[in-house]
Amino acid sequence: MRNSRAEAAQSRERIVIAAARMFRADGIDAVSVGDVMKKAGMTHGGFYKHFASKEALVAEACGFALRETRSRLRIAGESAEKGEELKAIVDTYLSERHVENPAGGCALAALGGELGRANSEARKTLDEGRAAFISLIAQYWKGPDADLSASAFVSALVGAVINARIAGEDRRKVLRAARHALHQRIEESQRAH
Amino acid sequence: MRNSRAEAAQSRERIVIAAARMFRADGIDAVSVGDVMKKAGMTHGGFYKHFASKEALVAEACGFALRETRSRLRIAGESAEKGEELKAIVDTYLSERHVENPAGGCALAALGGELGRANSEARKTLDEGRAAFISLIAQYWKGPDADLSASAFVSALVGAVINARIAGEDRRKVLRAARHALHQRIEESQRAH
Amino acid sequence: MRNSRAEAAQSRERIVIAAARMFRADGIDAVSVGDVMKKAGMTHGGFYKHFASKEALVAEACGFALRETRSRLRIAGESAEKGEELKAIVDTYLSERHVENPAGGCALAALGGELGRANSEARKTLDEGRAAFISLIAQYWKGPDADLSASAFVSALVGAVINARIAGEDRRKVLRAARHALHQRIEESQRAH
Amino acid sequence: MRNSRAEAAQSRERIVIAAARMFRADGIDAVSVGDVMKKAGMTHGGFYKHFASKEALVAEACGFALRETRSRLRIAGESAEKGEELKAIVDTYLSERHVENPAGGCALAALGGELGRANSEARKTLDEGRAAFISLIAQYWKGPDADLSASAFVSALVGAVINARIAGEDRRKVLRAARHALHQRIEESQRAH
DNA sequence: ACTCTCGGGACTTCCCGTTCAT
DNA sequence: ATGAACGGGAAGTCCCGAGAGT
Repeated sequence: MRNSRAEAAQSRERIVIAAARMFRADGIDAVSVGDVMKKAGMTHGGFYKHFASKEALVAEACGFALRETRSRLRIAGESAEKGEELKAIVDTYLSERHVENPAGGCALAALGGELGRANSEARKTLDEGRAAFISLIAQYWKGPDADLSASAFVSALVGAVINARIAGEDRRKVLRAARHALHQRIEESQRAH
Repeated sequence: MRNSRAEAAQSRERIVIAAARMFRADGIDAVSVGDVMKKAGMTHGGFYKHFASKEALVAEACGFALRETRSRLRIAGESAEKGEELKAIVDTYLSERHVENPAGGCALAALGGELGRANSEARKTLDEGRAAFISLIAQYWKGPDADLSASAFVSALVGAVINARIAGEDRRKVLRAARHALHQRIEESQRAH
Repeated sequence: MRNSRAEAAQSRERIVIAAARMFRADGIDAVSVGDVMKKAGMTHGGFYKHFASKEALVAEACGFALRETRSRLRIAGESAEKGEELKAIVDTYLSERHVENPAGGCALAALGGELGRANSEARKTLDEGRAAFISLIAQYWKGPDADLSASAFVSALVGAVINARIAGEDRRKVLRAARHALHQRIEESQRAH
Repeated sequence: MRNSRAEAAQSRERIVIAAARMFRADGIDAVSVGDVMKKAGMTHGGFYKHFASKEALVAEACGFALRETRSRLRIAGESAEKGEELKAIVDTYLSERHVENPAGGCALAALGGELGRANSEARKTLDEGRAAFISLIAQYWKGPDADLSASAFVSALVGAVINARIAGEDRRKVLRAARHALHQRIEESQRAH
């Protein structure tokens, strides 16, 4: 029943992982501390030994989710052929798989709406993730104002996934449109330099 | 009798208006039926004479909010000088005012995240609003594939507002970047035709 | 989900009945408010609309249990042949069935130990039940000092059931011994008058 | 080394003594391992060096308590004048002192209710105490079926103390009634032989 | 032997959606 | 239309048994 220090650390990690998935899938308010703990294989009584509050967990889960997504996108970029990195990132982000599996997807798209409202710790975490996302894009961008362009790029990516999720059956059309527009922009910028 | 019916209709409208503002400002879960009714100048007991459930109100409030926003954007387009219509719409949508006042802003940006999850009536309403938003843009678009381009355009708009709200202090940078990118796209398309 | 006043009263009664059974079966500390509510077909959230605290429920459940048992014993007495009433009551109380089914049995035997400690409302309720139990016996008792004799009688009954439950396999012997002794006492008192 | 082992044994004994008093006074569930250890002059960390579990302590504490009570009753019997032994035991057991001081009293009366429910080690210990109690009585009993009579006798004793504790203010009446009845039984049995 | 930690679970408070009763 | 009621469910606090770590 009781655990050594190492096992407790594992418990904590299981909680964060479960939370990161569940919050993205169902929203923060719809997921209770008890739900998360159950998925992590515990009861909700011990939660407050690991986190000061639900809010603290939200922040940490967001951080985890953002790192996860960033790492996936970075790999997509690095695995692509030279000159195709950005397109690979776009295609990964704007995939049906991403739209249909928010649990493993980008926290900006899944939780940006609700976290943009309050000035919580989680909002700051999300904002850091956003900045890092922009950096990731900017490093592949040709031309001046890479950061500005990358910022607009990220906005377009996030907005497309959100709109695709709203679109229901038409989600493929939304994704295709966004992919097309972003590919064009990439090509133009590459042509220009 | 006729009077009371008219009054009831007015009550109903007040409820919808209050709900539309509050949901966009604080999110659906954070706003209770009682909160809405209080803001509408009633007590929460009578709510269910007007609506079958909170969900029904959510759907209706979304519809109202979307019509409101669309109308504002349409006016922005119509008031602009010839050839500047799209830019006017973009500048209206991507204004600080919009970002800082979700209560009167676009429901796609405010509620798209949470409503994209469940397949509710409200999600369908939001989707219709999205389609109408695209039409509004497409009607000003030059060139083929107006719908496709407009869809990507809307994604970029919505994503920028959401990201700006996440960004906190940096929201102006986010808006500027998006505005810049979209203006460029508009000009290119106009140049091409 | 919501209920009319009559249904709420039924809910309340279901709670009391479930509690009366569970407390007697497993003890007060071993049964949580949530357990009771689950057995009553509800969740534990609504409990405090019906009772001020768990303690209040304990008192009420005891009262219910005692009335139930008293009524059963009264019927046993009334159904017996003339002059056999007390023996019938004894045999009902000191049956294997009673020992093996504390959930439907006498609250004095099941909860007397733990409730005798604190001066709770439930203890007072139990005490009233004890007094009523004595009256029930006394009304059949021949001779002077009926109340005194009945009090000793009740002590012997309660003690026998408790001891039988402790005895495990030997419970039949304990019951037989107590039955024998009490039958003798009844006969002596009848002979004497 | 030898010293420390002796000290450990003393610690263990202090724990058992404290536990035996506290469990009888407040019930098993209401007394935590920490409470017991504090009363024994230690912190609760070392508990599990002495006992495998709280349950094991309960069993041992019951054994201790029962031996203690038995010894007291045996002395009461042995100190009495010839022919008065049983009455002396009865009067000792059915004293106000006993009723008001469960901490030093009979474990059957104090814990019989809660331990009669589960089939724990402690229940078996209690059962052995019960058998020994019966033997103690039987050895003074005149006439055939001494064991049977003694069993009923013990039931009456235990039941009277439990009822007296329930009775609150009326505890004296309960005790007097039981004493009276048992004295009569003793006299009858003595007259008969 | 002591201190600290972990996980379990209970109680209570609060609030929400929904409906009843007026 | 009001206000109270009912049932659901969450957050948080507290404490317990058990064990780890020093």
